[in-house]
Amino acid sequence: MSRNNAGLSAERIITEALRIIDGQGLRRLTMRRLGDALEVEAMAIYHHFPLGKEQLFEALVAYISDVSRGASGGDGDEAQESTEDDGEGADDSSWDRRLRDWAMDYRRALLDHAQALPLFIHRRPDTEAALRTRELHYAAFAEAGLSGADVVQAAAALDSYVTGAVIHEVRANGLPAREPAAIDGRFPHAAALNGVELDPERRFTDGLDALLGSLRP
Amino acid sequence: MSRNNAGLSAERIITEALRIIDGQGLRRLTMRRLGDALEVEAMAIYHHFPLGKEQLFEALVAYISDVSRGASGGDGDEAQESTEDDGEGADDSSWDRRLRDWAMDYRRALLDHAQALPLFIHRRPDTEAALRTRELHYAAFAEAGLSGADVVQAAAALDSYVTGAVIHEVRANGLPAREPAAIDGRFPHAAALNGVELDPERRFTDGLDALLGSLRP
DNA sequence: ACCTGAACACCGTTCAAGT
DNA sequence: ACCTGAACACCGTTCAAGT
Repeated sequence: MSRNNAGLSAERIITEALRIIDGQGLRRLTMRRLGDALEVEAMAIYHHFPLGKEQLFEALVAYISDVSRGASGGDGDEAQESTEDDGEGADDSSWDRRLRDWAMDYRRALLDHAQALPLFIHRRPDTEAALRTRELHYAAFAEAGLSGADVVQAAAALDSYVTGAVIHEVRANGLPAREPAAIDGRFPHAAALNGVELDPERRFTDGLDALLGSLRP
Repeated sequence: MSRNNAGLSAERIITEALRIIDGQGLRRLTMRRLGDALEVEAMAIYHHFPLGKEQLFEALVAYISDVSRGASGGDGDEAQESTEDDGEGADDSSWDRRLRDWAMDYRRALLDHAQALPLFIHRRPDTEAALRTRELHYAAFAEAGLSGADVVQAAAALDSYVTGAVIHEVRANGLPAREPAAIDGRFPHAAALNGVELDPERRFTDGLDALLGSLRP
């Protein structure tokens, strides 16, 4: 029995790491546990990620951010296709529909891997897929009538919006509603509105509509 | 020489932890290093934070979020007062000025401790200061003419905006601009706009103005 | 090329003990 | 009440070695 060639690959490592993160949390993703899950010694991972855990983290951010993945290799457990056009490349829908689709897909990807979100703060994917996404954003805003720095600013606003909305949603889910007892007369508005819940999906699309509307020249 | 009563306190632990995070990064904040910096054994920290590192993390999030701190105890190194009104309590400026001041202060606090930002994603302060902030937001939006769920939605949008904008700013600072070589003809818009930088301060206040304008009924 | 095994310098936390 | 010291069960990573 050769104990070598366990069939390890970067993709297999990434998806297994994501499974651990999603199921047990970011802090429980350790090289040793990841090795166990892959039925391999932890040190084998370093052959595919020579720079260690930091390199794995960057790959995870790039993997999650690549919302357009799914045409070819993925044995992933989630459908990542928008509606029904399977073909890659050119999308002939309107600029705001393209941006809306991207925003919805990206939000879903972030929510599906909410435990990985801390990785996103100080890391940004430097891949061709990320560049494709940037091109998609710029082209759409150019088509909307913007130009120059306005395009960059609009793309930044869109990215900021999705990130901020998702984090707000995640933070809200974490903490249970305050018991009314703790909110006394000094906080009348907070007391009156305590427990008011908003439909997060609707909140997101409403805010998205408002943003895209305000960005059009 | 009694080695006891080293003058440890929750506040001293928090500010020292923040100094380590700001100077060396979140991952280098360890109980042992923190103990060293406080000239105490690491285990002494557990007397003030019996639940360990997670409790310390929560305290850090609450500390940074409390933008109104500074009237009494703080020996902090940063001025956290908005303009010149030292008194606590009632603020008679307009509702949008109050919200704008809070947003600018909160953004500054987050940027000053950008290395601590990953802590914010899955934690929200459950303190009286946090409740005061919520009351401030709700009261301002009520004064603006909103009511009921619209107030909660507006507050959520404001919080999301600041978080998203700060994270975008931090992520943009991290990665150096792509070398133009990597951006070939397939990405014409990305190539044309490569290297376009936006003044982050202006971008933030512009977006803030747009948001507050759109939230008014 | 791809993986193992032992080793090093760390971690967070518990627990009994000191003052 | 407040802090120490030793100990336990982990970490990430290096390095030489196996096939």
